[in-house]
Amino acid sequence: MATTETDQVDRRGRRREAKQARILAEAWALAHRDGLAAISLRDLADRVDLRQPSLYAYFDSKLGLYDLMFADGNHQLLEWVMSHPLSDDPRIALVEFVQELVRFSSDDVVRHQLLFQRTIPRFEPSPTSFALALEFYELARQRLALAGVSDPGDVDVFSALVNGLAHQQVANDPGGDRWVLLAERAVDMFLADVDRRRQSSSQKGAPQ
Amino acid sequence: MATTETDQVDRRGRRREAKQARILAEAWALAHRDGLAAISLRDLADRVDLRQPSLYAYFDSKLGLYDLMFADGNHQLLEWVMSHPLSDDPRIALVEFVQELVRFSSDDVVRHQLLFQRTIPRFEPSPTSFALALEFYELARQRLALAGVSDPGDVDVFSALVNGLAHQQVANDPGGDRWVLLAERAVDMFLADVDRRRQSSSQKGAPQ
DNA sequence: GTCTATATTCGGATAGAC
DNA sequence: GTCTATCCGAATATAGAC
Repeated sequence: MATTETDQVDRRGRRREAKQARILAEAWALAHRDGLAAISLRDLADRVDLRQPSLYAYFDSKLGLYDLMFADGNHQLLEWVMSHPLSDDPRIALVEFVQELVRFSSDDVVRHQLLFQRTIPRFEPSPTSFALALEFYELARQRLALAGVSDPGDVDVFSALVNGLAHQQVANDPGGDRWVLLAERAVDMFLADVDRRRQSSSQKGAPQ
Repeated sequence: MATTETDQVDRRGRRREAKQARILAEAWALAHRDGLAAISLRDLADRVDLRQPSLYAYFDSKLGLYDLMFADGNHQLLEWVMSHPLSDDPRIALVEFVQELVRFSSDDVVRHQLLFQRTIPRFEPSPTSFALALEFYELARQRLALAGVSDPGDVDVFSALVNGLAHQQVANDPGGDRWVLLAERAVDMFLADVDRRRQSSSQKGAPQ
């Protein structure tokens, strides 16, 4: 069978993708070692067996590298959440969702930093990368809806709660589970409050 | 009256302190403009009418500058909290405390970043500076105790909640008050949960 | 404490050949 | 896409005079 033109394209595309994956992996490794802001393109090139200028075939600038990492981190997040089974019990499902998120953050501090904290001076995700972040927010919205939560104020409180747990876990007990273990309690606290507010508001404005 | 030696020392000490205060103020201004990690000692020297090497009379290294800023930020935090009246009603006092903290963070994103997020690669506060941070945590502990909260787990949940509100405020509505307005609701949610847990645990283990 | 002068290193980015 | 060669700018930090 003769080699067609599309075969060629596929093969080259694969090689390129593989190289890009390697670049990303080593970029994360460097970020762990030196800090996210201190990644050097020279070090990165060394680790992937390229000369430093050759990296520019994969991104336009250093901020472009951060954009690739941002997209990669969001892919990891989506995959992480979707790789876990979804319990039938809405309460348990929400508890496990929160636990997954806190673990995800504590598993990789710099990834948490890039995805959820704005710490790199002039970096803003490109529309394509940001779409992945939105995809996650939509997924989270659906998970909350399954537990009967859809009020915007409720969603804001929930997001603060999860973010706070993740942040405390990352900042004060990196690699541990001190705040992971509080996830169930936090969710119960939250759901009880949602119920409580629903009841008191239905008392006031029920007949209408 | 003759000029004594201690007068001289005081005067020089004051001049030095004034200069240091100016350096700090301009360092914050630069952090706002360029990002915390991107402060340049050249720019800083320009702004305080010094040559760049002269800054080394005030700190040993760039990390030393961050340490000064860290201490300064914690001073601001303590002063901010203590400048507000403390309500007699423990619930209201706690609500206002949380509002103050969220406002403090949203008032200055980079200060929040330096104080509560570990974002500068090799920076760790010196013992002296860190003591100020501990002073704040002790103050927060006392405020919680006034509301009847002292269980370590409760404190952990509370810290996550406040940190989460502050972070969401800073990240998603900088300068606004979307999450500040949720402080009261969050505190009520939290206190209700503390009560609820206290009751259920006193049922189980009351006689002893 | 502040200066001038300078060392030194390192960074990202470009030009142009292959 | 990858290379060599190089540019240029920026950074922190030090030496030594005043």
